[in-house]
Amino acid sequence: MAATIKDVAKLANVAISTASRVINNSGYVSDETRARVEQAVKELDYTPNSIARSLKQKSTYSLGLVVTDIGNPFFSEVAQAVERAAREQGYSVLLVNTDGKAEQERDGVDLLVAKQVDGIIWYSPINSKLAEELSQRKSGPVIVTITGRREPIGTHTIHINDEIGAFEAVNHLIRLGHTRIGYIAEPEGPEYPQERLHGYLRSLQEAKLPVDHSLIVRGDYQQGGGRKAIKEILKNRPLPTAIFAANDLMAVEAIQYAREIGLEVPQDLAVVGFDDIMLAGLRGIDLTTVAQPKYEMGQEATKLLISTLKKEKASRYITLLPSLVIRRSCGYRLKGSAVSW
Amino acid sequence: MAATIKDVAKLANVAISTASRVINNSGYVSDETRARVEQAVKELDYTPNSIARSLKQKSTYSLGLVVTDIGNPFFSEVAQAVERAAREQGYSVLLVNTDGKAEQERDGVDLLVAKQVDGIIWYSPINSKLAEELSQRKSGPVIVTITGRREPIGTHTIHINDEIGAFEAVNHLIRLGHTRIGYIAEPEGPEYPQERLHGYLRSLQEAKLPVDHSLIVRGDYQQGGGRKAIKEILKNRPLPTAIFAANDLMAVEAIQYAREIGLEVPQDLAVVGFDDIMLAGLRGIDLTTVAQPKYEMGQEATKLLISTLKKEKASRYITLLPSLVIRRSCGYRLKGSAVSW
DNA sequence: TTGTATGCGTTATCAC
DNA sequence: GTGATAACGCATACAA
Repeated sequence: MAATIKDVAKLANVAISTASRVINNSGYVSDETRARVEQAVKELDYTPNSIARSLKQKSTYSLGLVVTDIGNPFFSEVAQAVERAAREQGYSVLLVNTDGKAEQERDGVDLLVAKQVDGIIWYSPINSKLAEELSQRKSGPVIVTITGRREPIGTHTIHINDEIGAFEAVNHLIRLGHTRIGYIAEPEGPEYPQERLHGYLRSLQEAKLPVDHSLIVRGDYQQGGGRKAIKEILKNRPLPTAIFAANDLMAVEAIQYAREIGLEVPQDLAVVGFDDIMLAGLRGIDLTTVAQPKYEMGQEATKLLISTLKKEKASRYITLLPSLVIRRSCGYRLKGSAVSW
Repeated sequence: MAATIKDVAKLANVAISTASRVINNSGYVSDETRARVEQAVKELDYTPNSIARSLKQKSTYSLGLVVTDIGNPFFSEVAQAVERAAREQGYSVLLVNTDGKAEQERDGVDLLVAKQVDGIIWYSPINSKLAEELSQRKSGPVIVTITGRREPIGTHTIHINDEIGAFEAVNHLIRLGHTRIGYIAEPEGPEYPQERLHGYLRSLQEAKLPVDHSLIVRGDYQQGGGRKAIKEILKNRPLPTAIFAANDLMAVEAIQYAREIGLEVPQDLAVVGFDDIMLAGLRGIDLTTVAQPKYEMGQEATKLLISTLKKEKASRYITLLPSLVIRRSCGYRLKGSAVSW
C-alpha cells in the first residue's frame, strides 16, 4: 500500500494534523518538527492522495474538456492549449470525445459531473439545451462553452465570430473579381451553427450579387465530404470561378478534385477554406483560409474558467476574431490582367 | 449543493445503506422500497459522487494518458483510440502533455499518481528509468508503455517494431535501384529510441551497400527540422537519389525543399517517411511511408491496461508491426527504364 | 506550537 | 429486508 499521512505522522512522531500542516505549509510548525516530518515524507516516498483531499475540500482541481473529435488536428491544437494553460494553474484535464453524437455528449458530461470536475470547457455543444441547463445550476461545475454562434450558450462563452470570418473570406473573393462563388457549407440542423453561411450570404448581398442556391451544397466537415460537395457544385454551368468551404478539410479536397478533373487552382478555380489547420500552410497545398485563433481559444477558455473558479472578476463573454490568411489558392488580380499568382 | 445519498435516503424514508443498495443494485431490497428510492433519486436529480466512491473503493476508474504532443496529429489519433476504448469500458482519461521535456513528464506523472489513476498509458517515456521504477511498485497505477524500443520499458509494453519498419522502407528504395540513400534521423540521446537508424543501417548492410555517414543527419521530429536536415544532406556530391526520414513531418519538408531547389520528386529524389499521418495521404503530398498502426496502438494499450486491472490474464508484451504504404513520392522502377511513376 | 476530534459522501460489515 | 456504523485519507476548527 502507498503511504498515507498517517504513516508519515507515525514515523515522525507527530499528530496527523501536524503532518498535514507541514505538507500544506499552513499554520505554525517548529523548524525542528518540520524537518522530522519532511524526512518521513522522503523516507516513505509519500504522495498526498488528492482524492481524499478533493472529498474534503470539494474541489478536484481538474476540469473536463469536451470536444467533437480529438483526432482532428483542429481540435487537438485547441486541446493542447487547454492542457497547457490548465497545467500551469495546477489543474488537470479529463478528455471527453463526443464524435458529434448527442448521446455520447450527454454520457460524457454526466461522467464529468460524477467525477466532480470543477469546470468544463465545452467545445461541442451539440445539445445546447443541456449546456444551457447545466450552466444554470447553482452547484456543479462551471461551464465555459466555445462556439461560433452569436448567441451565448450558457453563462460563460468564448465566441468566435464565424460570421465575420466567412464574410471577409467571400469579400476577398469578390474583390478579386469573382461573381459566381460556390459554397461548401456546414451541415444543416440545429446542432450546427449557421454563422458561416450567414456571412457568405451577407457578403454576396452587400456586393449586390445574386445568390444561386445550386452553388450552395451542404458538407459534413469530414474527410470525404468535401469531395462529394465539390462534385455537386461543379455540375453547374457556367462553372463557378471560386469556392468557399466551411472548413479546411473540405477545401483541400475541393482543390484535389478540381485538379483531378483538369482545373487549375487558382487560375480556373480559386479556393478559400476555414480553420487554418497545419495542413493549410504546407507547400503544395497553400490554402487561403480564415484562421481560427486555436491556441487563444483554448487558452482564453481555460483562463476564463479558472478565474471564475477563483472568483476573480472576469468577463463572461469573450469574442475572438478570426483572420484571413492569404496564400496561393485564391490568386490575386493584377490590375488590367487576368487572375494569377 | 448537489444532492447526496443522504438526501435521497431521507426523502425516501430509508437508511443510507438501503439507498446505496438500490443505487448499486446490490443486496436484497423489496420492490416497494426500491421504487421509493428510485423516485427520490429522480426527484433530487441525484448523481453519485464518484470521488467519495473512489476513496472508499480505492479505484477511480480513470487512467492517465501521457503523450509528447497532443497537438501533433500522430499522437492525437492515438489519443482518440485510447479515449474511445477507455470510455467503452467505463474509464475516463486524464491527459498529460510532456512537450518532450523530462521535467514536465515527471510532474505530470506525479500528478496522475496523486489523482490515483488506476493506470497510465505512457507514450512518451523520456525518462525510462522513471517508467521502469514506477511500474515496479507493488502499489500505484499499472503502467503500460508504448515504445519503438526493442527492450520493454517496465512490465507491460506495446512495442512497435520500428526497426523492421525502417528496414523495409530502405529495402524498398534499394529494390528500386537506389544506392545513395540519405537519412534524416531521429535525434540523438538516450531518450530517443534509435531503432529506425538501426533498421536503416541493417538494410544497407544486408545489401552490401556502403554507409556514408555524411548522408545521415539528425533531425528533431519537429516542423522546421526536416528542412534543416535535408539542406545539409544535399550538400553532398554526388547527390543522394533517395531520402528516408524518421517521420512524415520531416519527410514532407524534405519534399518541399527539394522542389524549391528544382529537384523533381520522385524522379530526381525519392522520399520515404515514417508514421503515415493524415497529411501523407493527400494528393499533392502522396508520401510513401511506414504506417504505424495508430488506432491499434491506442486500443491495444488500453485493452492491455484494463484487462490487467481486472486481473484477467493478458499478454504483457505486445508487438505491433508497421507496414509500408506505397504512394508516389518514391516512384518505381520499370524494367529496363528509368525510375518513373 | 502541537494534538484531538469531526466530517466530506460512499461502501461494506455487521447486527436486527 | 433493512438499518446502524466504521472506515477510506485528508483538512481544519478548536483545545491544550
